[in-house]
Amino acid sequence: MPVMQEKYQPEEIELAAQAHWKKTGAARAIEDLSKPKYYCLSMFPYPSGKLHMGHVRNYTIGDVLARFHKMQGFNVMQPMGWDAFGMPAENAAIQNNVPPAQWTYSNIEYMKGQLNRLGFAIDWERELATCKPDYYRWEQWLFTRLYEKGLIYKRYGTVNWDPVDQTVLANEQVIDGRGWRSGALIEKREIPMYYMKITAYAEELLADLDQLGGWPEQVRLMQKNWIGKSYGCEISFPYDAASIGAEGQLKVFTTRPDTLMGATYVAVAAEHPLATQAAANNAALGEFIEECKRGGVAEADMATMEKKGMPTGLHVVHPLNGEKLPVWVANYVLMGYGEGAVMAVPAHDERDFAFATKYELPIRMSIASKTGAYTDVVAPWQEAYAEYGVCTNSGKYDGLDFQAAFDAIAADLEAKGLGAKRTQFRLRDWGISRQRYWGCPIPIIHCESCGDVPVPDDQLPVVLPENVTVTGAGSPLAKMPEFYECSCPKCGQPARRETDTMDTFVESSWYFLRYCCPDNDQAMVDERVAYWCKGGIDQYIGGIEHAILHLLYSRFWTKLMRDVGLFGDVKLDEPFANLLTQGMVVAPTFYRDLDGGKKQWINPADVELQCDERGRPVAATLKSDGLPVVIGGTEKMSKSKNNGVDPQALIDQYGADTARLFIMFASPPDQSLEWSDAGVEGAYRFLKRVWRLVHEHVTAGCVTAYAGGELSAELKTFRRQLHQTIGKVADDFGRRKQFNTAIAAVMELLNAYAKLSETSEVARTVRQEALEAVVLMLFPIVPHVSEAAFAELRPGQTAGNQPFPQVDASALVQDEIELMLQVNGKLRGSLLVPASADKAAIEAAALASETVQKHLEGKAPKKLVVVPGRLVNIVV
RNA sequence: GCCGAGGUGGCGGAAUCGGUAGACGCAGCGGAUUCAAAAUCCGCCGUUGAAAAACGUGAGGGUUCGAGUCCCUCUCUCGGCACCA
Repeated sequence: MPVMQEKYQPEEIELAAQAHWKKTGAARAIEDLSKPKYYCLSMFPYPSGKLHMGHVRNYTIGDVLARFHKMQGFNVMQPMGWDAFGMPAENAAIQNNVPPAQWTYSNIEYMKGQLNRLGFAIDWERELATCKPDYYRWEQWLFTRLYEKGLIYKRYGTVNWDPVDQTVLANEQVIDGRGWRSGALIEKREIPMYYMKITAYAEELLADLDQLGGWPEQVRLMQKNWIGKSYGCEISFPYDAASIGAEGQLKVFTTRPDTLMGATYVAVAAEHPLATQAAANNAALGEFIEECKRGGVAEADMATMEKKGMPTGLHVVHPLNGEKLPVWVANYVLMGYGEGAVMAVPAHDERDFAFATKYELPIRMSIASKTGAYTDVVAPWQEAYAEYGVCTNSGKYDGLDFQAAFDAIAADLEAKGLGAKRTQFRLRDWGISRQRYWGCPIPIIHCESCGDVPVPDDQLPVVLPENVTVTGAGSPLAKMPEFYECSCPKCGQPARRETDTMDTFVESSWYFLRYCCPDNDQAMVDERVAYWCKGGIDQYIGGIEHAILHLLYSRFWTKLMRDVGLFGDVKLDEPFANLLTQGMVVAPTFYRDLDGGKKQWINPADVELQCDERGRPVAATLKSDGLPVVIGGTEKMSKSKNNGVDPQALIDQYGADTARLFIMFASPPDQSLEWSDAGVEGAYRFLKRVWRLVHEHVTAGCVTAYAGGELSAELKTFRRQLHQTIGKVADDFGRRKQFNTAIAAVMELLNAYAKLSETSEVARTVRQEALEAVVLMLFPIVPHVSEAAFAELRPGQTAGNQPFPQVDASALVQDEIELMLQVNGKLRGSLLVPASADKAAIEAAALASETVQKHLEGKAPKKLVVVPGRLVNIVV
């Protein structure tokens, strides 16, 4: 047997361990009904080029949980793949003239190498890339099924249009209302798009949140608010024939029908038919409508922009009191939301109040405060105005509270055929059409006589051509006759293939199911899903930024696949049983302003910071030219802001184990983490210390771990700490999923180990027991060094195949415990009592203690609080 | 603007159910070892104070024998807002 290396040499032992795992297929997952399964899923990466620290954090958490559960006897699957379609590939193509496919595949190859260098126990036989036809063909296949079921439909939707590049832009590509490449002012444009009817599942998506007990409460809450179920009324305002010149009704939805008698105007979106009609002979209004159509479509911009409006000169009739109400066009009313029109009650809605004040529209109080918070509605706005109260100035409804008024008004509206109660969702249908090249083609053929025809199964997949030139202007597929020219599957006449591709969220909505059976070329999923996904995927790990969209879409797709019958008899309503939302790894951003409002983002690694005396950055310069750069915000690491930190330098210098240990030790996983490599040395030092202590121990000769027998007080205390630590680490890994504290506990244990003075034979067996436990407890986090160290402690055995250390309950027994002594809640000392002492005995001992006597100053205590095992508080 | 989360020493963080605030680590300081250095080991390390003690968990208020933890108001930072992924 070769002698253990004295020096810790990470690269050598890591490459050896990785080669060994590869040879033995240690990470391969095979369906095995004899063991409980543990499907450990991390969000797959977009292959942007290199890993960044956010990836290292995400995948290390996954690997720790996967390896820990394997040691706990589970049959573990940890797959990995590539979210390979998306915009950055097109941007790279424009910049560097590389086809998106080639760029993507070479990124995948490089990043896969990085993942392997980090030693993750990934079953690569299940690897998938969403840009490959054998993956996306099934997405197309399901699309055609959903289309036939009416769950996908076509309608107009609003997009950001760049009039110079003649292309649709993502919200991210619109900066201050201008296109990021052209600098042109962006306009809203209505184009036909395919939508998935997620609203048809709103009720179930909301209700099933209750069964997601393994999800963070904050994520469930965000999803609940996003779905946004509200109860209200739809109300129709009949057209005033005199001003509009036609019969008709303007429909609105409101959650506050009780305030209806306070409505003083209605507002419609710029795209609303009434607005269009009024603008026909009103140039100023037409101009205003054009102004409303400028700018992007992002909700955040809509919500923060200045609220503007203009009267149309048209009127509608109040459905209950018959008053004529003016119709205004307002930039804050969106055509895509609800009815594209709202009723305005300035007295009891903050936004309407501001608008009415600005344009001197009447404000009519129709709700009286229940608490007397106000008696009249006057400027400035008070929050109490919007509270539920009692109807006033509302004729027959006066005196009714919210619910009574709601019911009465709804009943009256219904009797007149001008309204009804309705449940409304904030959730909107999911627009999945993208006018982009690098995505999954939408499997539809447009035929002049047959209309939109889904591509038949035997013609799937519709393969995306990979050799294209991307220019950034227009959609490349729409310029490729060899792609779009085809014949109608129904009538055989010449037809045109759809050239839009799907939103990349579609691919990421079901990849976790395909991991179970990536090799099946006959079906989207098969019975292996039943094995791995039974009861849900056991652990999903990914960034908190996906709390709403990705996680909601994935839940939705799982339900769609279920309802298409893809799971057979297996009940799978929710894909993810347990969710760990990782906090963002954030880093400062730096940029320089370029012409046309564009920004050049500079990587933090290329920047030199100047700090003030308190260490706060005040200025920054580019290392290469020494000239200043602007300090931006601290944001999540991303390709677009160029603030990602490549872990490669860290791995090269210290090895994978140090990188893994450091990022796990830096903070708890759900907390956001501002990146800094200060402290990496400490992680490295700790691993060297582990190595050295094992080396010292094994060079003195092998022994078997302690199995019983009399121990000195020192060893007894140490063993108690050892087994307390085992309990804590198992709890941290299994229940708490907090790794920094587990590492800290092992560090403390090792500090205690180093202080042990005894050298007897029994002391050596306790040391053996402790080192074995330390190495196995660390194994999930730093598998390479643990593997190597364990092979020295127990020659011929593999750490990865060991069970996790077990707590010896007898080692935890304690004769005496220390209680804190408080007087009036202030810590004054401590008290040693027998572990068996009852409350009365503790009280007596506390009162008798010198410290307490001193603070009592002869007075009798008013109250005694005894918290067993913790403290005694004496109130004087 | 709306929804969600967070703010604790010079820094990352700990305190798991309302019960010793600052575990563990980084940085710093002092010492041992060394011809010297690196590496390693030992000790100190919230603020004020000579000490006793007082103060101290973003700010202000409240509940409690006791609050970093619960409640209210404010403030700053981060994530999301439907075409970044």
